Amino acid sequence: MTLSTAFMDTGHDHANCMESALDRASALCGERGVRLTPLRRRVLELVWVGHKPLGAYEILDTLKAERRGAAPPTVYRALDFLLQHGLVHRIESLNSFVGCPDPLKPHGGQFLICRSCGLTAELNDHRIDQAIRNSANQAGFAVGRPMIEIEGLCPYCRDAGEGSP
Amino acid sequence: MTLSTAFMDTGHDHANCMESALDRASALCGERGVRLTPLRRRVLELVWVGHKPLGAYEILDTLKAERRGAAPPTVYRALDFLLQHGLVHRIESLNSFVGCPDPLKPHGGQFLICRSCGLTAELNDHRIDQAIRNSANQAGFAVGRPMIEIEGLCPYCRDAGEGSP
DNA sequence: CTAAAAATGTTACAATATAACATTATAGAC
DNA sequence: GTCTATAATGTTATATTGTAACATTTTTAG
Repeated sequence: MTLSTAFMDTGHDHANCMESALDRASALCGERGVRLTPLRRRVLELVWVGHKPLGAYEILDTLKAERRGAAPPTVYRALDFLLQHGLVHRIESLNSFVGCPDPLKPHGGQFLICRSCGLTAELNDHRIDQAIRNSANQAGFAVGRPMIEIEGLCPYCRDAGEGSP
Repeated sequence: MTLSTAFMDTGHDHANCMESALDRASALCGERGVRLTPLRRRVLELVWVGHKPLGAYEILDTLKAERRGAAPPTVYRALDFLLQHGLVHRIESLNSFVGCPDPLKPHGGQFLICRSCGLTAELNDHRIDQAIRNSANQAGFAVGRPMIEIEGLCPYCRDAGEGSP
């Protein structure tokens, strides 16, 4: 089977991946007339350090080493801003945050989350969305924001036999 | 449009609904040789008081009035048991718990959650599940437990114009 | 330059969840 | 029935996650 681009190749150029995410964020904020301040940019950078969701207090630990007086509101306010502008997603099942590779169109997230290594990929499959809307409509429900978090094994851990050793 | 059975009719016989849920739970525990103790049964009952997710500390508040020395572990342990046996689901986006109407076959939940009144319905639409598995397979991901929580408006609140007054 | 607004700093605390160990209740062996 | 191992619950303390409220600083707009 051919892998889609959902999961990053293990050896992908992450420096470039991260830089382009920050550039997109910068452009988006410019267009919207909102400010990607150094703090917000730094928090976004930290979230993009890996393709793995990061907890607010993990981010805080790093910030504390860099800024005097970083405290929970410091990071939660930055995250609120980034969430509002679709630059990060919150992973509800992990109380964690992950960078959004495509912040332009607002969307509830479809996430594949590896239970072994934490690697997380964001899908945006219209067929899933459509299946959900069909089913919700049948129930008379007006869909707002669908959230999909699928726990399982990423291609690398699956092939390594993780999860059933 | 005809409503499916996903959302309870406003006037449904909830006493019966709840009683049958408890009976199913009792039978299931009997078959599995595990004990639905008075405490566990009571917690399940509380979760079934409505078709709305309930927080652990809301349950605890009620328990405290009934048992001397009820504490967080009291309710979390009961909930762990109920979760393990599929008798309740955890709603990740609300840090809350809701009774499962069909505990026999294990399944990740598909939930429609009303942002206005909290009413929650559990779907189990094979087409949604299939769409997810197709997409995940394409990404080389081994699906474990899919979790779907869809925020929106239930039929009653939607018709009442809630959410856009 | 100055006033208003936005962002951040700071302190305190709320809400959710778990660890660790003591005690009580239950089931099964005998 | 009694004893013992196991399961369940009680109890205390604490960890983790997230917010409220107000002070200060920075930025923008006039």
